[in-house]
Amino acid sequence: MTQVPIQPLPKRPLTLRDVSEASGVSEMTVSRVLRNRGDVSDATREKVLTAARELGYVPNKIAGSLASSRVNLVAVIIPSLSNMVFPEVMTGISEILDDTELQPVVGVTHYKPEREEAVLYEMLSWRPSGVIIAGLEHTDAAKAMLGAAGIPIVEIMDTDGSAIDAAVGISHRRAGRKMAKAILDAGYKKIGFLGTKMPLDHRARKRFEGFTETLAKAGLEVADQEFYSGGSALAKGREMTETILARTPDLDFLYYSNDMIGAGGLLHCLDKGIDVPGEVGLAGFNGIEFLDGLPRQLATMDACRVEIGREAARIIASRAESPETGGKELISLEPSLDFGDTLKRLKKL
Amino acid sequence: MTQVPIQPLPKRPLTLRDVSEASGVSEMTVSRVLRNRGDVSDATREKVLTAARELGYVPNKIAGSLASSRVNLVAVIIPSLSNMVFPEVMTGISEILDDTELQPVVGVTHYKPEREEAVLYEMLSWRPSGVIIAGLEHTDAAKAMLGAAGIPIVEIMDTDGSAIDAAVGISHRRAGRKMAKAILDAGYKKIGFLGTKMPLDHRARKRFEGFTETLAKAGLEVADQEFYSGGSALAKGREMTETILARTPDLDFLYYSNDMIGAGGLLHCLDKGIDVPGEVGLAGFNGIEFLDGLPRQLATMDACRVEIGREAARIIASRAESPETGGKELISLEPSLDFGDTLKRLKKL
DNA sequence: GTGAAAGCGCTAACAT
DNA sequence: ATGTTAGCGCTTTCAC
Repeated sequence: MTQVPIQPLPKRPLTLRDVSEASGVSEMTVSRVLRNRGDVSDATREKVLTAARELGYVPNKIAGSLASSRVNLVAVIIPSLSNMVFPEVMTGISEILDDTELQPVVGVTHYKPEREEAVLYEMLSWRPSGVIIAGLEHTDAAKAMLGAAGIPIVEIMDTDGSAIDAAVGISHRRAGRKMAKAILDAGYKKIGFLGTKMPLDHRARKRFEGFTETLAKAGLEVADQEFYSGGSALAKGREMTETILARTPDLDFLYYSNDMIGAGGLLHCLDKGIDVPGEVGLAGFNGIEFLDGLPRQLATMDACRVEIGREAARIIASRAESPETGGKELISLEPSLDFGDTLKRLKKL
Repeated sequence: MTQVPIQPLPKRPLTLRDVSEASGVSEMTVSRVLRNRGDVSDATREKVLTAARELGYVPNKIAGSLASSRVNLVAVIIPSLSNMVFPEVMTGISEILDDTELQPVVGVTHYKPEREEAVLYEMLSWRPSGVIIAGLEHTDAAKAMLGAAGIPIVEIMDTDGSAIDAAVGISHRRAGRKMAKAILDAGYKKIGFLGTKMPLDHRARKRFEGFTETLAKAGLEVADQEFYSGGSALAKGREMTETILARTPDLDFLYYSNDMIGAGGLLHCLDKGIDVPGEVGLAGFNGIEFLDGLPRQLATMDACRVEIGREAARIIASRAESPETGGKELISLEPSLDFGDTLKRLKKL
């Protein structure tokens, strides 16, 4: 039995005063009722609620926030929505914030530092209760804004570098090293790398650095590489795999910078009747759930996305409750390696 | 040469007054400079800009919006982010809004009417310049709020029903009919349907209704159906396909309510050596780009997602510029059928 | 070209 | 349990 407003299309937006007049209760008490604050008699409460519902009153948070200097918004700044990684981080964030007064507000940077700076400026101008922002690399101006904002800042996804305030993520260098070690342990020797042509994806870069570093310690280097940008990742993965194998036919392992192109590579190999993981081993990065269901399970490394979102939100929420609590948390999660069906488990001795 | 604030961690957030005092210019003029309004001498402008930069001042939009009663936010309310459909709609929206002062703010409902109502209420309380909301089905309270908000409202994705204000989308009933016609024209007779167990996904429901309606006109009905919820869509698509074909082995066509489960079905059929589209034809819905690269191209229907986002944003933007312009736009886009490799083209003649 | 005064719609802090 | 008074940090409006 939802009440429909009696006023059809009010020219002037309704204010507390309108509810006050309609109910014959002071603005202050109306405000109290609407926020469940302080003691209000049941009779008064009823009157107010009824009036508000009949008018179709929606409180004005702009005015409320200005008066109380409290804003229940958490700015979440991420590079992309189409990556599937970030929606998962959002899932973790929402999961935690849903139990609080706080609300996430998303801004997207498209991996561009200048966009990040602009989005951050815009969001900070709404005086949010906290900021969750992807990565540790920001322009000087962005760092300055974050440092001066006077609110909790959590940098997520990455822990290789120094945080402004708190940070939650994995070490992508370590993830790269770990994967390299698993590949070497399995006895692969001639390793190709396939990734995105994105100098500004610092996390992919760090994984690559960790990867080559461990290979170098074993006296190896990446035997060939191939990059792409844009387009359907699955299709690109196929193409790139075909290209790199044509150019360097004796590669025995292909390391992909994400699971989607890895899956494309896997499909290509299966098409061509290549023995995976015997003739060529494959691995990606991210553990994306919807790839379950492919003919084989791609070896991958879980980036702990949902958990990162949860932890970041927890930090913001707890600081919002007790401002002086906890300083400079730094949570580094351990990415787990999934061998799937495309990476041999043979120990090197 | 980005300037870094001189004050390291100000306890009290900076205000216009701080900039005013630091620059020796009145608050009013500082405000003018920061908003590029009115005539200000170059000398004054320089002074102000320098002071603002050195302090690291970020304007307070809460106060600004309250004073000007203008908010450059557009509320975008969608059921899910993990669907890949909605990120694409967002792409279209951002594309248009990037050229304006307007900023999208996303709220997610998880297909729950009560969440939609809550999210809408929350968003309206920020007095946005417009609302873009998925679907035509809302609770009475939500409809009342939308009707009374006094701002442009664009309902997107669906045109089967009546809009509150403006609407942009496709007719899902028509899409279902169109697909059914193509399947019948190709000569398939024993048709199975596979979809989500989601009574609240009205668009999937309408497609199904249109689909069965056209089958009925040809004296046919859906021979078997199978539903799922949760989990990896690709894997679920495989499972469901196996199940339905085991139960009803003589099905000659499988219509999936989305491309992801359709792709799973395709992979299953290829695995089992089923001749597609000879023995069994397959079709999905949505034309999701990243499925390019599968062994075969799944027949599908494009839901015009990016274009829907663009049109919706255009309506909001144009109304924001000239409030009294254009009433009740209703844009119905035509979904295009892609036969791919899994639906025969044979005309029944 | 610049400034002073008066709110925007709420809520904190006191009354009562 | 309810009402009154002052702002919150800006922008609008009107002076100069």
